[in-house]
Amino acid sequence: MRPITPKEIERMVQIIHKKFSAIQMQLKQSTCEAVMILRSRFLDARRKRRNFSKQATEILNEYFYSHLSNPYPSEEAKEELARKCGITVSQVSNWFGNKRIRYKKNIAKAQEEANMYAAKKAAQGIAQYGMMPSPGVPGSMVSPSGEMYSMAVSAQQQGLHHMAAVQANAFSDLASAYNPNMMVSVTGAGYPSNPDASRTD
DNA sequence: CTCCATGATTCTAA
DNA sequence: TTAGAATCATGGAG
Repeated sequence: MRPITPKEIERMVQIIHKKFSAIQMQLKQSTCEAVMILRSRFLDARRKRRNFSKQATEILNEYFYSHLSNPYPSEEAKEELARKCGITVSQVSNWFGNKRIRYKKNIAKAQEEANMYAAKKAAQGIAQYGMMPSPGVPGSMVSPSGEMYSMAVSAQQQGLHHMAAVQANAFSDLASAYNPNMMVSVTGAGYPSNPDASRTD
C-alpha cells in the first residue's frame, strides 16, 4: 500500500469543502423559507390587530376633518399625532390612508348629503358676509347663494359618480374655510394651538 | 354564530 | 417613494 500523498489529501479536502458548502447553502435556503412562512403566519400584524383608543381616533378624526381639503399630514404633523395618540408614525400613515379611501367611498354612497349641507352653509356664510361678488343686486341676498347649492343637488340627483367626491372636497374646503367647526363637533381633546400647521399650498 | 368596522399588508401606478 | 385600491384578519356588536 502506497502512502497517501499530501497532494491527494489536499484534493480530498477540497472536494469535501465543496460538498459542505453546497449543503450549507441548501440548509440556509430551506431555513430561510421556513422562517418566512412562520413570520407571515405568526408575526403578521393583521393577526394581532388592536383598535386604537377612543381618544386616539378622536384626535385623528379631528385632524382629518379639520384638514379635509388636504388630509395629508406632513411628517412633523404625523409625529405629533403619533405622540398624542400613543401610536407609531406608520400607524398614523396607515390610518390616514385608510381614512381617505374610506371617506371617499362613503361619499360615493350616502355621505354627500352632509357635504351638501356643508355647501349650503358655506354659501349662506358667503352671502351673509358678502365675501363673494354677487351676480345680481348688491343688496338682496335671497338668491345668489343658490348657485353652489344647486350644483350639489344636481350632483346628487344625477347619480353620484366620482364627480361627487370632487365636489364634496371643494365644498368641504369652503365649509372649513368659513366655518371650521362645521363638520365635527369637537369634543375636548384640546391641543396646543396648531390650527394650520402644515399648509403646503 | 354572522356581519360590519377597522388596522395592516400587498400590489399597482405615478 | 408615496398614495390609492384591493384584500386580509381581527374585534366587537347584534
